[in-house]
Amino acid sequence: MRPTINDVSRLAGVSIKTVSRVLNNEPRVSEATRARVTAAFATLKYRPNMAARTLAGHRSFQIALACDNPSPYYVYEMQSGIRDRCLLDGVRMIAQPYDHDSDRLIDDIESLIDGSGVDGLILTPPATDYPEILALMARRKMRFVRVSPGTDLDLTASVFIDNVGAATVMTRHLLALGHRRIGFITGHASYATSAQRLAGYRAALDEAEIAFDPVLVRGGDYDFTSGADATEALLALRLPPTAIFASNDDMAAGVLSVAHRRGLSVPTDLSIAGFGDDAISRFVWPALTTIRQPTRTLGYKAADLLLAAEFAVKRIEVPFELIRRDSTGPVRSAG
Amino acid sequence: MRPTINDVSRLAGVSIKTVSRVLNNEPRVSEATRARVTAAFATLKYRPNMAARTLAGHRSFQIALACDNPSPYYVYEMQSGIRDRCLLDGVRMIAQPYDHDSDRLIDDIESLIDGSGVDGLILTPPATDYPEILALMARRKMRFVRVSPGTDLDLTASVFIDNVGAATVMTRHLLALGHRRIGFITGHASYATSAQRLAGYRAALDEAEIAFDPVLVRGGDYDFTSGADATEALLALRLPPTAIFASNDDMAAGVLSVAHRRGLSVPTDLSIAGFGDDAISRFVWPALTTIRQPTRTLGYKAADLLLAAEFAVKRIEVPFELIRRDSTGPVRSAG
DNA sequence: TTGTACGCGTTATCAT
DNA sequence: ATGATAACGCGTACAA
Repeated sequence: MRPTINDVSRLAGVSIKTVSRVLNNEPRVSEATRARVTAAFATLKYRPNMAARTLAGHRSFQIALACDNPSPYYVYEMQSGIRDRCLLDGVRMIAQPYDHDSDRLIDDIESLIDGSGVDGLILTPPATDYPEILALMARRKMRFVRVSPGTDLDLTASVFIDNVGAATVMTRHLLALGHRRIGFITGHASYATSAQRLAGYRAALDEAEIAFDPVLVRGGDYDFTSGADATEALLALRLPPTAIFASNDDMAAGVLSVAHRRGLSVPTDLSIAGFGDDAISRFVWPALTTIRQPTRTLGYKAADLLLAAEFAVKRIEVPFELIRRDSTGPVRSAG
Repeated sequence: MRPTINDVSRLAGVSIKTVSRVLNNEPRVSEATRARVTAAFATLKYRPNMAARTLAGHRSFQIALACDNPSPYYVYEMQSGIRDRCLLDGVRMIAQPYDHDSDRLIDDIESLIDGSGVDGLILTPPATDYPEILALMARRKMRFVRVSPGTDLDLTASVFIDNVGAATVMTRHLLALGHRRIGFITGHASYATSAQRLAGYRAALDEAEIAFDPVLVRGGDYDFTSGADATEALLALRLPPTAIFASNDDMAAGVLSVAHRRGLSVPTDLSIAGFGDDAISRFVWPALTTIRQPTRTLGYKAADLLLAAEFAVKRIEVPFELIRRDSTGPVRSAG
């Protein structure tokens, strides 16, 4: 059988309460007894029973990531970052994928809270901005951190990058290369980041005093196919853009795919800019210029906030990076 | 406070044991009382306390996926498949990434078993073939299912595709297109699938009575970079191949990247064949011919085996699919 | 078919 | 600084 606290206490010659104190790093234990107990832990290869700890202590040593699936890379990197931080505290991460337009979303999250009694929750868009979710968290007095939230920024702990600023920087970069007609593919409407990135695009145009042309903006929904479709439409214009800025890398890959299909060379015929974790663009096409959002870091910092001893409502901004892989501007116009 | 079994029993006018019977779908309960208890569940919005169930009942309603990370797509699809099946039984999946060359691997897995007391484990390569892991499972009498194992095939429950057959089919396909010099990029040496796929390649060559040329085989390790490196080497040959078959899609993407960099058009100058979940190749380049391994299905079936009432040592083979996206053979030789 | 009483391994309360 | 004892919520003998 697995050793219990009882076995440890007998071996160390102390009461079970003292063993529990050592286990939980409580202060009032003499160094001598602490050492004896620690030794007993080791010789017995003692591992605490999580179910018992949870039942008695009202904490589960588990946190959950409630995550929709924009792209496998995003999910993977986010999970990795959170796990890295959890490891430091011996906490377990449980991944709870959700479907953002499921009518059972609230129920699913509530059953997650009750079911595994997680100590905290990390939310990613778009659930970060659903009032019902925020209400649920408040009602259940649940610790949670939001990643890239779009609303009520100061109400809860959150971790994010400056999406507006990043899109501005990218657009400025394209303008500096000489592009004047820059196509823009937006993200899914229910994600706050979509509007933020579009705002950044417009800000850079305004700065440069270039008129905003609505025909150059196409609605996408953060997946490969919508990026490809939007590109077809943009390239079919009488005056097609010389550069296309997609709101995420999945869509940028769609742009690239269409460019290849049409025999356009990149970036000579068409510049393509993406936005995301860089993993995809590096993977797909090393010449794709992109805004690198350090997703793994976002996850790590989110878990860090959640696991901090004194949980505070803090906002943590993580820096982005412009990864330039094109040096030429428009050579000839595409189409 | 959250309702307990006690509250339910009081409302339904029965004992807690009867409530427990209903909760666990035990047979000897009259339909009338079962209905009353079920109604009480609903009105109280009762949700069982998992910690208490685990402590008393010695089962956790959780299974774990111990998974190394060859590619984010693989991990994502595997998780999705398992989760889909878990949902049916109200079981929770916990994802445990591991590092296949960590010396703490055994400890990590053992602490997973003790720590969250999972009811079962799903293993992916290469941990599937580590004798120490198999010994650990036996010692702890742990239910587990292996995905794509390479050794001791009949000893444990497992789920897999016919890797040899799939590689044979792909190679036959390339031969039928007219290719005679087909480069092959192997997977990481510690994965059993690597050897299996190479065997399939050789089998098809033998069939066609084409001499096996060792110079056309390059060692990769299932990631993008190694695929690109191997391709550089292959294309630098005095007689370069007209087609390259990479043992997985991540490496095939590397091949593609080099082809683009060199201005080769695909598949006219170079045919590229991949092997994997098709998600990557569809994503990267719609013209990439690939063997589709239904990773999601593998995960689903693995969980299915694990959660079955009577756990049996079964082997389940899942069909693969050849997805052709090239119709032309070698037009001119690359290089 | 239903109920009683005890135990699971840990934390919390209140002593000393 | 340490210890005795009562919870925590549910499953399981065993009894009825």
